[in-house]
Amino acid sequence: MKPVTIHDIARIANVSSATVSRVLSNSDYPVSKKMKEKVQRIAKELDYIPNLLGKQLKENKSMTIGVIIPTIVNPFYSSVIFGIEEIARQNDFTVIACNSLHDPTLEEEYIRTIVEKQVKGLIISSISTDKTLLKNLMKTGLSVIAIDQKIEGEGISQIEFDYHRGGLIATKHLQSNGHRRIGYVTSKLDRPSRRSIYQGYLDAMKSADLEPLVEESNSKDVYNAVSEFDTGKKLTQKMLSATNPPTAIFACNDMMAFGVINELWQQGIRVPEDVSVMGFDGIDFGQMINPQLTTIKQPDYEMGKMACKMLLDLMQGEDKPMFDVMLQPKLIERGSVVGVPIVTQA
Amino acid sequence: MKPVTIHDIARIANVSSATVSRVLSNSDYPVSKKMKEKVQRIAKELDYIPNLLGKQLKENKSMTIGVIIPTIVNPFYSSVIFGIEEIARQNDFTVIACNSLHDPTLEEEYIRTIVEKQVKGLIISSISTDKTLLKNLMKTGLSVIAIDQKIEGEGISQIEFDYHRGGLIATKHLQSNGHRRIGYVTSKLDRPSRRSIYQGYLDAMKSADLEPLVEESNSKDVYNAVSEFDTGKKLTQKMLSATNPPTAIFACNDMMAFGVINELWQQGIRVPEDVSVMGFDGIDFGQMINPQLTTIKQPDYEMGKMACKMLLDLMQGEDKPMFDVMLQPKLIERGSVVGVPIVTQA
DNA sequence: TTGTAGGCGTTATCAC
DNA sequence: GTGATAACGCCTACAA
Repeated sequence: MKPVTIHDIARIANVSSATVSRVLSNSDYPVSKKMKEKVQRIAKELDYIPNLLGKQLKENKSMTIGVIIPTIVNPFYSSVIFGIEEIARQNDFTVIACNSLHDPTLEEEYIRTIVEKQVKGLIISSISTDKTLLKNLMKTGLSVIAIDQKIEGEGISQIEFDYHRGGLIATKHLQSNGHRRIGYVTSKLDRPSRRSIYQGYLDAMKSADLEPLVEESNSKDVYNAVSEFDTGKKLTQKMLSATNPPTAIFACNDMMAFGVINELWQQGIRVPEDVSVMGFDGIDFGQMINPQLTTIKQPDYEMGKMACKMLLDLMQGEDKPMFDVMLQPKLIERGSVVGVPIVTQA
Repeated sequence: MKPVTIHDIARIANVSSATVSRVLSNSDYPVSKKMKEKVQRIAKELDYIPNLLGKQLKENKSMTIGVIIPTIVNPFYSSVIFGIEEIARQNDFTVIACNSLHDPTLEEEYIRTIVEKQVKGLIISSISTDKTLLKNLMKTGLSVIAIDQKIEGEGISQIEFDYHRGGLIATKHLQSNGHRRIGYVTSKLDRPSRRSIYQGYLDAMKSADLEPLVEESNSKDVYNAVSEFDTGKKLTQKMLSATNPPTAIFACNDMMAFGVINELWQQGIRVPEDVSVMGFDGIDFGQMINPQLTTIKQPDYEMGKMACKMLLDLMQGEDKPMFDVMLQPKLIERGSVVGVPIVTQA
């Protein structure tokens, strides 16, 4: 059964398809009242469903935005998407969500596909180091907002997060609780954001005249929560075998911090009584574990909303002004960090 | 700058647009080798990007599937989507993800939108009780797979999960550990799936001649992890104030179970030594808390993959056979359930 | 092997 | 106020 078109309606109503179009698209073009009612009635009777493809082809826009993130399974990114979708919906846009799985090839494939589908706006947490494709597409009219991953020295509007400052704040918080042997566990330092947190840690340690103690995972990027957790456990084991183990451990993300806590408990080391633990991200689950995780909040949901707002602005504006936003970290104090235990204190 | 079309290429190559189309769409229509190479070369030089809208309008298909779920922020659903997207990608489909936020109006709005965008396949965890819209659309060629929420007595292919059996298995597991006073905490019983788990619990208790002990939240449906957690805490408080509090608590989902555990700890009641806790869902975070959560695994990722496979089959097949799948629950034994403590036994 | 021409469903320009 | 008609970019009979 072929779908009903405006021509079908026109035939039945004995009017031209032009009139039908004017009525059904709520054009401000003048149409007599009775004609309008007639068309609307018939459209309803026939269960008319407009074919947006025709409209979009004509108008060269798709009311769709694309979002490319490493993986939706990471609760940080699902919150981001959630925020994006909320703003998109309010503006009658739908969103195509793509998981790049940390794979540059896949990322590029997705970019191509959505551009072919005439998507004119893209929010991306890019994993690829080669931005030439993106920049070329931008020349042809694609609007892009980069989130979460800083794209260095390019003409792309971005929402950054002050990772360096986050690392700094976290470390200083530990220090202000009297900790001097503070370990840092991190996934592979292959992304600018991770390097920034790390640098923040390093700078805080240096300015307090403390010796850094770092464990870095060398496994390639992964894309599920459990492996982050496992990495946290593994790195903690390594760290504990040091000659002078830390009284506080700072993890590069919350999931890894969960692993740290779990490993400590398993070894009979109490958190936070014996060792304090600090996370990074501020995902909701941090308040569901015991002890609740002290962490640095990265505003995921808000970041999504803001990214989408910026993108829609960008797509509308003729002049397309370039602007960046730097979101600030916020310390969330909960139960996993306390003062350094007396017995081990210097 | 107008985008490059096949006509532009045709003009420059001194061939017809038909030939260009045949080359660039990898048609098996015969084209001479040198013509082919020429066209490909020019297409490349001009950075030609096909406009899928034209093709789709012509062929009346969009290579897109829609997914409607309550909220992507729930890790169960993000895993489902993750599975869906994986299969979709392998088949060159992209997915439009929509959060219905437990709002039937929004759900309907999304259904309309994607159908207008000529999406021919939909995977939905429907919240609406009125399925007439869906059924009407199916008559016009929309393929639908219902997941997670049983749609009673309708002609829609679905992937069900045996919630009743899950509730049964969970309760029996508690019983086989010697527990006789087993409490059940649940969100509002306004969805078939929840009622099924509840019924499983009830049946297991009855067949063991035990008295049910139930706390139901009366708050309306919510859509974030933290409120489930809070509900778990609140209901636990209520349950503990009973004259004869339980030695085991079974929660209708993992997030709520986290709340149960948290509240117990906060009241100085040890888990699992004093009270055992059983969850339901099997999200990854269950293994990251302390003690690790014993739970019923609902295969989220696999459900997504299967749903997408079924959908693609359905969309291809001319005859569109109807078939349902019933996924089976699986007990995951971890640390939050142990035998009933001696002192409170009998 | 290549070209011509019509149509997919819509909107917009121009006549009437 | 209404109706032809020509686009939008692509594919595909059919003709050459």
